[in-house]
Amino acid sequence: MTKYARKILELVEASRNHMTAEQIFDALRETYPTVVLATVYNNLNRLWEEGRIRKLSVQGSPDRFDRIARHDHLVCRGCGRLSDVTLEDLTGALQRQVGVPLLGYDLKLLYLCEDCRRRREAGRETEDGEALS
Amino acid sequence: MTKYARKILELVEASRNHMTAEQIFDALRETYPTVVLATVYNNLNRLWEEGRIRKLSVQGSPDRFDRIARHDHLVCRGCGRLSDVTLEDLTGALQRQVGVPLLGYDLKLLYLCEDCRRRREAGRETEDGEALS
DNA sequence: CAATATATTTAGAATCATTCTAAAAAGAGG
DNA sequence: CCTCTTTTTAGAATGATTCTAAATATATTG
Repeated sequence: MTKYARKILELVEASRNHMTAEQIFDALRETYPTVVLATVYNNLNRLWEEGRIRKLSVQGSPDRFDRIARHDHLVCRGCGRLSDVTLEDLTGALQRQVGVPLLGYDLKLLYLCEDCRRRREAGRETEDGEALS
Repeated sequence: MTKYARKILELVEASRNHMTAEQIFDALRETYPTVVLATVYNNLNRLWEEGRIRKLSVQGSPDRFDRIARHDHLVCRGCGRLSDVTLEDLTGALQRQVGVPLLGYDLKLLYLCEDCRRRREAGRETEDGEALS
């Protein structure tokens, strides 16, 4: 593990913010001001291949990186907002159902956040009482 | 619903292949030879916003589109291969745990496909018996 | 039907996250 | 030190997706 890999892993594990490569780059520069974005990508990819970090694809934003520690995600279908939830571990149950050894799983719960729900309500009232055919 | 939206929805629902926008474009051109890629993206996005299709981010390939009908995915961590599995519906259980109304969820099971497992074994034997520190 | 408003399509340029390339630097092991 | 392997670097290239503005099509309503 190089100093960059180590520090990047630390940053990802410490943050609860699902950072993009760019954000990690900025954070990393506070310690290593001369580092380059490509190095961040290199290391993120390596760490990801080794299964030491997760990569999250969020609609309309660059990939985000997350600690591996078991937790799940709540994703707003309106605005894409992403938050953590920790639900019971399903690995056993899932493994039993599929019958192959699992490395893990990735669970996203889709919902509408407060803001988006309100916005949607507002919309309905203003526009009209459209039948939801 | 325009003719394009309708046909694209049909294609996505009929296919079990997690098609990319490009593949959908090709399929659509058999019926409407003059349609343009941007239209495919427009419609896919619209359908997705309306919750009529799913969008899957697969590592190292463009986004893929999938029917909404409940089923989950098995993703190979080695090569990215994606396949369908249908597991029991977790919506109720998850909803109870998080306490907000869910629109649905997206579950990816991570594993190593046969090919990748074999490849990995082969690698180990050839290279050396590296301790997995 | 005509006339206006709204939504969709089109062509092509633009964006921008990510990967690639080849060369330089750093590290590992003898 | 010397050789071999890995990582970093700078910058160009890629490629999926979005954007823009104009053209069409569809819907609405007087």
